[in-house]
Amino acid sequence: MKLTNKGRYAVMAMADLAINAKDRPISLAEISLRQNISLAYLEQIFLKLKSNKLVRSSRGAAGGYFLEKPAAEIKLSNIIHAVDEEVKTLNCKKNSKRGCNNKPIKCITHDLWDQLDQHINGFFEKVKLQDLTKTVEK
Amino acid sequence: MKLTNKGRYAVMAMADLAINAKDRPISLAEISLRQNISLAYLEQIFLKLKSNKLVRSSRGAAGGYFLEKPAAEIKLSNIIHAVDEEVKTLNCKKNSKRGCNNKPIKCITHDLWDQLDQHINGFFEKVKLQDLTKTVEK
DNA sequence: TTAATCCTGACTAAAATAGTAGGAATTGAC
DNA sequence: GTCAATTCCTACTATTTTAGTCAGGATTAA
Repeated sequence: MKLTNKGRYAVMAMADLAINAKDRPISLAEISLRQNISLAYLEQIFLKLKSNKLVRSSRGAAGGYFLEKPAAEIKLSNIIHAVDEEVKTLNCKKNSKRGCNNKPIKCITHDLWDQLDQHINGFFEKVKLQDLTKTVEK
Repeated sequence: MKLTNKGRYAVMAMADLAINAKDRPISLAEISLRQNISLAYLEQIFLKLKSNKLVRSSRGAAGGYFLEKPAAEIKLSNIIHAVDEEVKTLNCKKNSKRGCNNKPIKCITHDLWDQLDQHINGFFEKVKLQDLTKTVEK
């Protein structure tokens, strides 16, 4: 399963934007300070957030980032997906034939892990970025 | 988050036991064949399952393993916990003071990740080993 | 013009995962 | 009583992933 610091940092940074980027772009340096994440690492993360159209950038001096959409419209799953590529626990060796582990039938836990995936993804589908800003308002 | 092949293998092996270890102990060699997991790796896994009192062993020739308790009484969380130690996504750097990342307050996503942990653990709490054997009866 | 900032790819250290290897202890089967 | 099957146990190792760092280029507001 992929659910690491990078994904968590991405959510933190996006929440930071949601709270602070009201009328001016927020620089990564600011976020780095506030959230205690290295600047260079943030740059990597925002590259992916941008290519997934979750943030909009303004280059040059006094530049920074905005959210591309209202916080109410951004699902956490969008963010996680953008930086971690997938939230999948299932790790059966896939073959040409349907089935796992070179066997013609699905392994015992195949469906279980599928369900878990849905369970976790469902969680991130339900929560919006805005939900995070409510309790931690600036 | 810790939710890897080892945990999945453990669940698979336990399900295999639940299905097959009715009146005789099942050797790891058998499970290895059926579930396509290396014998040496299974040994490692069963060491932990045993010390967590999830299986009972019978040594010597024609030996093997039984479930320690009825499949209906074994929660998947017990199994995962036994081999993976924890199902926790939360990765805030903890300090003496409550709070994350050397800050006096909790990081924005702290509660969120806590909730996710509960969400996932809840899933494994609900499902019993027996539930797995129903659809995949021998 | 220059300083701040984003943009990009390549590199790296540390940790975790997914095993392997080798042998010792036990005991049922013959 | 021997032997073969099996559990038990510890240590080692290759691979992959994570969590960054680094170096430099491109853009633009002040």
